[in-house]
Amino acid sequence: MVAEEAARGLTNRPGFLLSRVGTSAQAGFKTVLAQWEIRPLHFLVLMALNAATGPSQQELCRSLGIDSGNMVDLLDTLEALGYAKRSRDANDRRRHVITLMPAGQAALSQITDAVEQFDSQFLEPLDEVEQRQLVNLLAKLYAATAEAQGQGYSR
Amino acid sequence: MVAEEAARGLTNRPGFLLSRVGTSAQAGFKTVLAQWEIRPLHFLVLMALNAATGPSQQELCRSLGIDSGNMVDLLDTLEALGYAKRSRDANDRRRHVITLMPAGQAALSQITDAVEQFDSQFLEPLDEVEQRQLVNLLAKLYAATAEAQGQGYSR
DNA sequence: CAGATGTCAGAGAGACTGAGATTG
DNA sequence: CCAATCTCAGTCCCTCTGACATCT
Repeated sequence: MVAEEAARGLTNRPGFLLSRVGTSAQAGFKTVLAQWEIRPLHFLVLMALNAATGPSQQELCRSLGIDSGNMVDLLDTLEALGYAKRSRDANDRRRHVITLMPAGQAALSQITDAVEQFDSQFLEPLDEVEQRQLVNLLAKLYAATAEAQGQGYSR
Repeated sequence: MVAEEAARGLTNRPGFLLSRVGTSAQAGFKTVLAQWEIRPLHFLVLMALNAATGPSQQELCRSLGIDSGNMVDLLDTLEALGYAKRSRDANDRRRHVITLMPAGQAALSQITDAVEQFDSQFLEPLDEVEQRQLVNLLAKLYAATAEAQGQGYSR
């Protein structure tokens, strides 16, 4: 293979690598979370609920980049599991304030451990310095894309 | 936010970043490719056809990590566009040998330019050194996962 | 016959769109 | 009336599973 072609090869293509490695990570992620009957996005929402205090659905959608139509179903599941609760905002009755329930808190801590274990296993091919580099680089890209979606993100 | 919590924050989570940035890249990708009436996976197949000579469907599936059921549809599209052609392998009549047609060759070169432009725009938040780092790190992870899926990948 | 290859139907997840109801 | 929030129905892409016909 000529040098010029090698430079254009699949495994040197950031877009290709990003989407492939990303979906691969997500697949493993999914397997880990199946144990708690939730999917990757549910975990994301639980994390966000743990970090923020009483966000509305819109706020959750925006901060996580999740579509609002999708969010309805996610919260339905989390409520059914007793992990979260919707309640009307008294000051603005259009909004639903979402709170993390004790059961959700407890589950989250277990799940986080399992996810961390998976993460470190997935990143095992990289040494510690490389792992930090990767997180750092991805965080930059993530920040940029989140910003590019504008303050008025998903709908 | 306490330091311990910050370390567990969403934007420090490799799995989260990988899947989010990955899907974000794929979305932009998709928009670029829509111009040629193809989707990300079609482009991937075209790239592979350009690199290898006369692969079978199975070989394409394995090297790209695409499900064989999916591949049927992808090749149907590429044939309909006149970009690729299936023909029976005379030596083993179970196999379809896939060849890149001149029209596919021509389209691919245009598309590659557009994709490269998109890639560099997507990676714009990173400087050149960081971009090379990222590609290098992702390539390592990709190689590892491809290997983990074993030589007998998708089915 | 067993095994490989390709085709087909359908499930599931996630991103998205468009139409609504309710509230401010 | 207009805008924001949430809900609901349905589409699209990608992944995967299982069944099947064909060929070695």
